[in-house]
Amino acid sequence: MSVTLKEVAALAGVSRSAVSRTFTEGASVSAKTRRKVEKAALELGYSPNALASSLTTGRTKLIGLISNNFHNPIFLEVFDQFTRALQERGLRPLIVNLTDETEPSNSVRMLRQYSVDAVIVASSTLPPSFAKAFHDAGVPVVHTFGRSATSPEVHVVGIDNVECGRMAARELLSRGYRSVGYLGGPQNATSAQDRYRGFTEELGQHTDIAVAHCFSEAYSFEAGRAKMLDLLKGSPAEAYFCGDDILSIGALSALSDHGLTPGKDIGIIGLNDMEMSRWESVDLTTIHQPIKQIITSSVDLVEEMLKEPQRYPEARIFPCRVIERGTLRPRP
Amino acid sequence: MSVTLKEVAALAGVSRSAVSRTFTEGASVSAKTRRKVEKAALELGYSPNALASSLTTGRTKLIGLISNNFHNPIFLEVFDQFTRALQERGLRPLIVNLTDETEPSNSVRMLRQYSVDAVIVASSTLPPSFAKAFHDAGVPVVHTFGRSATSPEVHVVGIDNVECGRMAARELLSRGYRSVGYLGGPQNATSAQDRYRGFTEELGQHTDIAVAHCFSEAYSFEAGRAKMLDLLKGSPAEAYFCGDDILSIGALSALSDHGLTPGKDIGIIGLNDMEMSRWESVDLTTIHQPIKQIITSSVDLVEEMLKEPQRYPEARIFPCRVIERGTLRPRP
DNA sequence: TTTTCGATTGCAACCGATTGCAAATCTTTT
DNA sequence: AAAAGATTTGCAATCGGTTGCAATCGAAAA
Repeated sequence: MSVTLKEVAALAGVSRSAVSRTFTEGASVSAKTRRKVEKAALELGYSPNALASSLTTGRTKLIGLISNNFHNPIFLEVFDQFTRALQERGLRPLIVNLTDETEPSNSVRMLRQYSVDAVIVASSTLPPSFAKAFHDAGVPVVHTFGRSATSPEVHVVGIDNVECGRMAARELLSRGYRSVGYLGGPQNATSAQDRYRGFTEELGQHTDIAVAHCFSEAYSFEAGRAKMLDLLKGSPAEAYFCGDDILSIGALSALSDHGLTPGKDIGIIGLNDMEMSRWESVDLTTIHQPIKQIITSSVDLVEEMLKEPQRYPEARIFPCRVIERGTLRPRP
Repeated sequence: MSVTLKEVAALAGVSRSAVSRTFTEGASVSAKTRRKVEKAALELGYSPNALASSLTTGRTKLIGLISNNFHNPIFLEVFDQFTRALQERGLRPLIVNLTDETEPSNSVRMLRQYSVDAVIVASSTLPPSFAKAFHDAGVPVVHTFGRSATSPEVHVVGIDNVECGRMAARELLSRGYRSVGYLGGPQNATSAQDRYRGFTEELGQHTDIAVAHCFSEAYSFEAGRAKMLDLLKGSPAEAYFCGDDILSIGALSALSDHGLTPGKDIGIIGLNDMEMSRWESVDLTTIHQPIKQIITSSVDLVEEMLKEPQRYPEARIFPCRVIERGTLRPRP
């Protein structure tokens, strides 16, 4: 079907090595043979078989990109960034959509079968042990949006979720709210746990403030909406820190059902600052997570691990900041 | 680094062929040797190198999944479905994010270098010639969301966009609107063109109805919002058919800026029926596009092409239907 | 017990590349 | 013009598997 090295060599009247060398950076070929080879290659429409060469070089440039987060719109941005960043560096993303049905260990095996050079785990709702499984299998791995404290063996890129919880708490305090709540993501997500911890730790110093909390089923609109509808059945707090913008937007929808105006009747602060939060109709006050920097850095790290596989693991943590919009009441 | 066939053979005390055969479906191996091999493989943690075997078998199970649509939230649903459907069949998605900077021909070359078994082009904003480039290069290709009329050589799966335009027109007529408009996607998208054609053809029979149209810059919230803000500067129509839900949602945001209530002051009907359209705060009347069926069918088709590469091209068209929600006024 | 025949097995070539090494070629230097 | 040194080149082995073919095995048939 496709043209091979051998045919090009035959047409150009040189050895197969010569052809191989003209297509590998920095190999020793004279200008003359290179010209001959390039002419023949062009004529036949040859381009080297990346997989065949991976056999001898041991490099496929394939990077496993694993996530289980296909219901939070922020992840469209995440995939956009990841695929671009990888492509720009000549790496190819091999996607794994980890659903509840798929056995995680299968994906480890599968990615090894395809000899991926490295793996990026993009999720905070997967257990640290998952990323570690790749490390144990000898595959370089970066856990983006992971938690460093419980994954000392693995490279982690993300934010300080505890600090974000604190930041949200301080922001609510500065607005003079007297009773506040945390509406978090799924309880097994490290991000949800850490944000909770920071939030309550910060508020622990203020004994006059009432603090409530709950965890939703997932990082999704529906889950956020359902949880807020629940809360509205009882006596809700004056303001909520939602553990993700999509939860916030679900919560906002619930508020609107009850005829409540966010920022006036009930305060909401989210986390992520996704595109949708900027929409005029949403106008969500939120904590900006620097997605782009996180992803660029993750891919940088992947590249560096390719050069130096035994690299000592590190955590790259990016600071977040509050973006003020319309869903919290003004400072007193 | 990783365990090879040879080592397993050595440990099991059999030939390399025997090992290979125990791992290939339907090969001739006795129960006894199979047992020995499996024991040795387990002990060493062996799993076959998919890429090495692809060299001789000519099959990689890699499927190129190409899109340029990373800003329309519906595509998160699309990627979710595609990746799952492919995984379920043991196929691996190799993603290509086609941005404006990337030369399309590069992606053709790249996917050939990785010997993908087939390619799925998932976009209506790419020219038919793009999908054809793969066909010409001898790579089986399915154009999902493509247009069959101008791509007779290529398999197409999608909807009848002209008919959708008609459907939207009929729906608006049935609500008694006397002046209507089409707010379409980018003019170079075949979907935008076809929807426009159906819409105006249907309305051509009603000379008493005023018809306007425009095309937006992209299938995105911002583009829809910007276009509707423009329209509101002049004298807008009574109702609009927006060529995609995300355009509709952008348009709704513009209406709300002007204090206009959708369904009351101005009617909006979208197309896609994405998750967000069901949100109570959006409540968009729209034409449902059966994404799940389209994608399942696309992947089915891919599988069939793997068996029969020279398969005669076909177009698989799925019917759409109007989903009534709150952004059109009631029938008179 | 020998013959026959189908099932199993191993040999060796091959898939499409890369690469160490020694031979061949081209430049310089003397 | 010959020797020394620097480049290029091709041979052949290798990467991790698959597979056609001939040899071997085992069990049923004679």
